[in-house]
Amino acid sequence: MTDGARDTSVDSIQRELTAFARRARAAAARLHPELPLVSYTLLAHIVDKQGCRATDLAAHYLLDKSTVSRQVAGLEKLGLVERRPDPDDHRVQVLHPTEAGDDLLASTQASRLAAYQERLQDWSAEDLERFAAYLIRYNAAGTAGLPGPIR
Amino acid sequence: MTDGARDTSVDSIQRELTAFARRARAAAARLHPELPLVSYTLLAHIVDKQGCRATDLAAHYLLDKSTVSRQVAGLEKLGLVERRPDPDDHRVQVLHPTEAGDDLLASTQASRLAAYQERLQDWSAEDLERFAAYLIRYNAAGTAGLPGPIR
DNA sequence: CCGCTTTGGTTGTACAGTACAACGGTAATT
DNA sequence: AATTACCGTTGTACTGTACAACCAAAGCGG
Repeated sequence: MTDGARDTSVDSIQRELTAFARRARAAAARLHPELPLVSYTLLAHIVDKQGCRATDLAAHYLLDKSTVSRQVAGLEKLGLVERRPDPDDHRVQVLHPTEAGDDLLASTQASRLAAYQERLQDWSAEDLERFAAYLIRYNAAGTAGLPGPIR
Repeated sequence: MTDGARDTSVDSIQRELTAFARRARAAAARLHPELPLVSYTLLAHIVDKQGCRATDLAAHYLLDKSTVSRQVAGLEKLGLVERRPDPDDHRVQVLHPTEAGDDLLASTQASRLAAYQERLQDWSAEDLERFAAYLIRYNAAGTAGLPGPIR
């Protein structure tokens, strides 16, 4: 393969990922008006990594800690997560889903998964596996070397 | 491969694409503070499809026409696009990039591409090609069957 | 030709998500 | 003990977005 073909692939990846990002919010909003994309993502992380801290969320999603603070406050107000004081370090809040949070996430994930299943129904299992692996690899590369503040 | 493995792949795809969407804006903002993701996307479309109309943009990106109206107004104020009246249909605005818009997009695309090149430098050409093909295939499936308004 | 419907776009308004800055409280280090 | 580093909250401002109401221009049926 030539270098030009390599450039073409990278360009396509760039374009398609951008297009996806552009549409993701609208699609998520249509799929789950009751739980916005961001809240959904954070809740999923909290359920997955129970006992995580707000700082972890900020680092993982490239969000400012103030944003996380407000988002988590919102989830708490909705009764979906609990913020517990950490007895070992009084600065830290340990985050846990409530039962309602677990339930809501489960149903949300189920319908999201169903939507993806439908969209991907024509794909072979091998293609799905490889596509998943590529995405994981791509995203894993992105957590290192974070640049500084935007402005 | 079992059905369970298939589900796992779909679940990973869902998770990773969501994570990507979550980070895209922040990454774009860091890469190009002067041209936000949305403006960039719309400008790229206008350059690509010269003479397109605001309605086309709204349909393609699942945006409300008011959003497009304001975004395009912003691009015009920045001197990056022109809105020309259509002599055949006086309701329509025909959109064209200015020279400055062309130039800015070119340099923006160049540095975006460079960022992706760096991120993907360890990938083989074959992997890049396949990843690109998967993304194109995935996105192509998504343009059909748009649901109604959010609220 | 004249009202009715459709279509393209703008403006008013409201809200979510986000960032940065400044701060208060706690822990770690020196 | 003093200083530094870290975690989180609050104040403030801005962008992107949606929906609704509106205007103006086309298109259409009588």
